[in-house]
Amino acid sequence: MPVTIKDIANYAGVSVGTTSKVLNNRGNVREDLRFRVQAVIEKLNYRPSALARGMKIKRTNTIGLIIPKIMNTFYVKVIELVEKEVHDRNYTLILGNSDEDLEREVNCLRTFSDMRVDGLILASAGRTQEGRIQEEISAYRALDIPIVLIVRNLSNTDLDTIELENREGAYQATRYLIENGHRRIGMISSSIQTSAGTERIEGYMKALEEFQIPSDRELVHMGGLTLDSGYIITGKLLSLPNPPSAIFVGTNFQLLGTLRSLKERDIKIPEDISLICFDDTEWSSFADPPLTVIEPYSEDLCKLAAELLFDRIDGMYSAEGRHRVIPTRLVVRKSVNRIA
Amino acid sequence: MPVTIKDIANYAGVSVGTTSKVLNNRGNVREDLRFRVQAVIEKLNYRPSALARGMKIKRTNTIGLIIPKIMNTFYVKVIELVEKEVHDRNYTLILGNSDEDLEREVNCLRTFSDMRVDGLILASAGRTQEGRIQEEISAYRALDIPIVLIVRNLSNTDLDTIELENREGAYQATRYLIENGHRRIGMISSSIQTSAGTERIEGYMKALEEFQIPSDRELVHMGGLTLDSGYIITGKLLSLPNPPSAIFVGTNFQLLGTLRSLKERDIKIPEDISLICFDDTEWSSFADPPLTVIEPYSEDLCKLAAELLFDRIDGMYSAEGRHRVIPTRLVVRKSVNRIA
DNA sequence: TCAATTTTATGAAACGATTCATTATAAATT
DNA sequence: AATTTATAATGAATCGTTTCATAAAATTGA
Repeated sequence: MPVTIKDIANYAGVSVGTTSKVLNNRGNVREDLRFRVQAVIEKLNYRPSALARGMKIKRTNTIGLIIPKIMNTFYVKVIELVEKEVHDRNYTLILGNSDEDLEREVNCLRTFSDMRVDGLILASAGRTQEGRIQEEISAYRALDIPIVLIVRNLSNTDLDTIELENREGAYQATRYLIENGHRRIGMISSSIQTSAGTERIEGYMKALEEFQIPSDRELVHMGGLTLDSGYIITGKLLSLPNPPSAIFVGTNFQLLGTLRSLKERDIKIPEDISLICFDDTEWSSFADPPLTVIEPYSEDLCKLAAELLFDRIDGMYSAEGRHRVIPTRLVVRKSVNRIA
Repeated sequence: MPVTIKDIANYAGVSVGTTSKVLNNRGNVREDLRFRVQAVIEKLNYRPSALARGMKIKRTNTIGLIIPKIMNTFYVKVIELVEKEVHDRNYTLILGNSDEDLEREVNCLRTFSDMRVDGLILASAGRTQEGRIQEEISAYRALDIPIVLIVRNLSNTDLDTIELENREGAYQATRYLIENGHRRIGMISSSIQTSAGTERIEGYMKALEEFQIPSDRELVHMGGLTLDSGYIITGKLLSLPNPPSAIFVGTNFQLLGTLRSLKERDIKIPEDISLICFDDTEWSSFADPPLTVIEPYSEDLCKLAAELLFDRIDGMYSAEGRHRVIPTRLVVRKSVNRIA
């Protein structure tokens, strides 16, 4: 029997209407009454129910964020940055982690729509069974809840979408390796990630073509977004009769596997092999050696996501889906060697 | 004008009461009606409002989790593990990140109580101005929302509390160093963290005493939970006339600073200095060399937190606060050298 | 002082679900 | 066939807010 607005009203000897005005700092309430009501609120430790309130005003001041893997440092950064944006606008962030699992993602989507979040930022777990996700997206449309897709796009052209400059980033990485004399460059990419995996391979290919380096299919591999996948693929690359002098790892999760594989074989970076990775992580600068990486501008990503979303929430924009691309930059550290 | 239960009822030609029964799979509704209602639900993409529902049944099936820093890998693990526990019980996790800021923590606490979470797991940002937090905690009591305090206790003996075995863990670490021949051991600890900082120092002292090694105040430092603090303190330790042969770093955030400082001075681990750290992190096994650490059993921590919390939510327990301690274990890798 | 005007306070309706007492229908028993 | 019993469906009350039309009180102007 928690205390309600009625209790406050009774206790302070005013009507609930007046109490509500005090709560919301809406005008037209006598100073002494306002004061009295506020005192009672303090005294009884009253907290207005966001449920009742949200139901009446049809806004909950909450934003949902669904990410595919919380153990991935990239998404941790996304969480932090999005939270900041959301918080600055006086909204509360509700987080969902699908752990790369479609069922769990659908589950999050349902829960969030049930909770009537005012908007959703979604980094989807995949497109394999897009149907399920699309169904949920329809529900959001029916409820008039705007969605911004980030990082992993769903080929929904009607939704606001922000992706990373995967092709260009991979091109930068590969080009940098080539410019440092590398000709045989291993590429480890991902298959789960909606389009990012293939886009990164495309960028890699583009650089090779540009420098007229024949591409060797044995050097290009796709795998799951896991440490193991990185480990296994690296092993394959290293045991090639003519192994690569450099490896471009497409994701930070696979990178861990690559590092493990190299360490086990006592292969030194960059002396024995050069390494470059997509995604910056907190510790890539602490690794030994510090890693040269392609870093996406996560901050811009999150800021933009919030802008697009709140534009819609605030009714500033309601036309067709906007599509934005976030650039990446090459951060040169010490994991790439210049070779003959 | 999203579709409501009334719309479903009208459309299906039944009463809202019946519709509600269908929604909740409660008995006593004819097969054909149930089917008809379900069809309409599908067709109209109906999602029952958790707000209205929660308001009526006084349960929201949500659990709040507040952590002090999401960039800290330890807490990322906590998030993941707690989420799993919560999810398994058919609840939704709502995450708050106080970023070690008391105001933001208070803010999270308010928001969560407003939302009427069914329970709260709190790793508090500090005790400096405990008053503010205590006020909020009173509100939770008034609302009958159970709280479990983890990692950072607030000297609230009436709340369920789970802490890490800080003293014993630090003792293990120090003892291990001593057994490897180290006599001058630097200690970097934290001051912000409620009691953990001093407890870890106590464990360090205990080990020194046990081996009758005189403690040198110059070797023991407390600092903020930041990279910079680790960096600065390490610098101080290294420029001592008689620098330590080993350093015990109390937190993984400070560790990054220590690593940076060592790298800058080209001091090799473990050849030139031995290192051991409290907190395991995903990458400590990938560092060069892999780091010997004191690892808290985070899994047990989170499982237990969920158990204590749901015990109360389910009304299985309602007596005085329970206090549990989670053990730590020494994970030997390669950052400690045996010296003469 | 009184009417006109402005300011402030009130209470009922609404939001969208659940619940429960009641009524309607179907099944079972004699 | 009539009565009892079991099963289904209904609709009004309720949860805790906000809002708004209305009423009461205070203020103003003559």
